[in-house]
Amino acid sequence: MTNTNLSKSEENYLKSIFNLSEFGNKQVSTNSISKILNIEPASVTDMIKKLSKKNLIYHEKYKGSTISKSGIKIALQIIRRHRLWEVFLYDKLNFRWDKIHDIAEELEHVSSEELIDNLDKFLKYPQIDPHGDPIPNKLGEINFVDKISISDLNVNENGIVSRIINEDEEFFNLLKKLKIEIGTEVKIIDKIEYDESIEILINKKTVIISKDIANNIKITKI
Amino acid sequence: MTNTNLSKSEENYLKSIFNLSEFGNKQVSTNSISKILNIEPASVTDMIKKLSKKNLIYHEKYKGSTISKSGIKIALQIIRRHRLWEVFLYDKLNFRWDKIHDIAEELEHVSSEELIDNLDKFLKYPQIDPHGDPIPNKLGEINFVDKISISDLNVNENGIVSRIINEDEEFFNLLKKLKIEIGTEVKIIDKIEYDESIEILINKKTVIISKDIANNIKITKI
DNA sequence: TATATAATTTAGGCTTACCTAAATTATTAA
DNA sequence: TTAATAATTTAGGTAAGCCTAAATTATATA
Repeated sequence: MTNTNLSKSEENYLKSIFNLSEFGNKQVSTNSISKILNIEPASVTDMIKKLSKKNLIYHEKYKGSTISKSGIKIALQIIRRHRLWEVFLYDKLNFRWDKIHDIAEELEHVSSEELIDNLDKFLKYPQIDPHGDPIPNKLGEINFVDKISISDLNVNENGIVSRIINEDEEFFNLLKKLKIEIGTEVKIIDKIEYDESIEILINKKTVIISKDIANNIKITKI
Repeated sequence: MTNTNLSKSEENYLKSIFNLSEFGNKQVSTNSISKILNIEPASVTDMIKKLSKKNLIYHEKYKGSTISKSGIKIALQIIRRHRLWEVFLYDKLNFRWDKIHDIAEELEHVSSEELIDNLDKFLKYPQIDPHGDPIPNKLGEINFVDKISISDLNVNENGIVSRIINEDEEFFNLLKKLKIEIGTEVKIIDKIEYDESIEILINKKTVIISKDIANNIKITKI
């Protein structure tokens, strides 16, 4: 049974557990859930029991939790809702890239399958959200994306910006200044050994970005 | 203080009290709220105390509740959200007229002023929702509409359908069959004394509708 | 390997928003 | 005007989802 009648809380836990599990492959610690959701570990344990009883996760006492098949299915639907709303907010309502997450966080819990399917159609079945993250389809199928950071490229190699991890306003402003967005082509000019910062070519201009910045920009190698 | 940080429940109570109050002019009984929200009177009393403490309503023990100025202000914002979402669902997502209410009921509680303002702009500042109900603007200003039913017209008078009260699927199907929608012109041909049903002319065709049907169709006299 | 520390769970409490049953007040009808 | 009835409130209870403090288990370090 893939019963979707979950509370907002249950949905948020499930989504976090899924995200922490690396597509269901890793056991997730109680503490990591606690940190992500900003909820005390003791409360997390309560919810873990609840989700276990519903067979959405499996729990081994004092060890950790694994998300189940049906848990993954539901998590992917919640992620689908979230990302479709993000596309709507960005493309149609002209929200700034760094503003859409929080609102989508609310909208994703409005659980009408028809609503999401119609929204999907209205948006012309987008494949990625404004951050470059892939959107699961109605069946939960999702295009996996490369997890290569700019820093994984070697000197003289090229890539296209495909995903931006950090969603903060400051990072948004930085990227704007650097004229980096999804689809931008970058070339590695030099890797600076001293602090692992990287010199890259964007739009015919050369800039040096820190290791941290580079790690927040995922690319597709070309 | 017009503090909008209300829970979903508080918002629903406030909206219902406002709707029952006839724009803040009437005292609202605990029982009527109970019936509209399908919540036991004792629970309604609890919430009345809560909303009173927040000065959103005034309550006289055993007498009833009156909505305050700030209560009205918030209620109008909730109604604004609801009706804008209805326009979106109907115009953009192609939902049927009788399907939009329940979904908008959920969406209306996503409380981001920026979201609603951007949605308003995206929809080109609509004045009415798909049922013909007026949409309050950002300031809570609202175009009052005539409360004239078809049955209030006299024989040979004309009107334009401006609002449809009943939102049920059956009523939707009936109107579709009769080819009545917002904007349709109607003329009263005859009023049948026996059961107060009414003979009307729509699109050059004559039909007889019951008193109940007539009361669910509001019109603007022309 | 033993012990200190970190992670996790248990126990007991709180608030919100509901409930039922009983008590109180208002209204209606005789 | 009073008694019956209806409306409302009070009292006490519940589940969800959180909390803190204390207990338990796992892990890391000496």
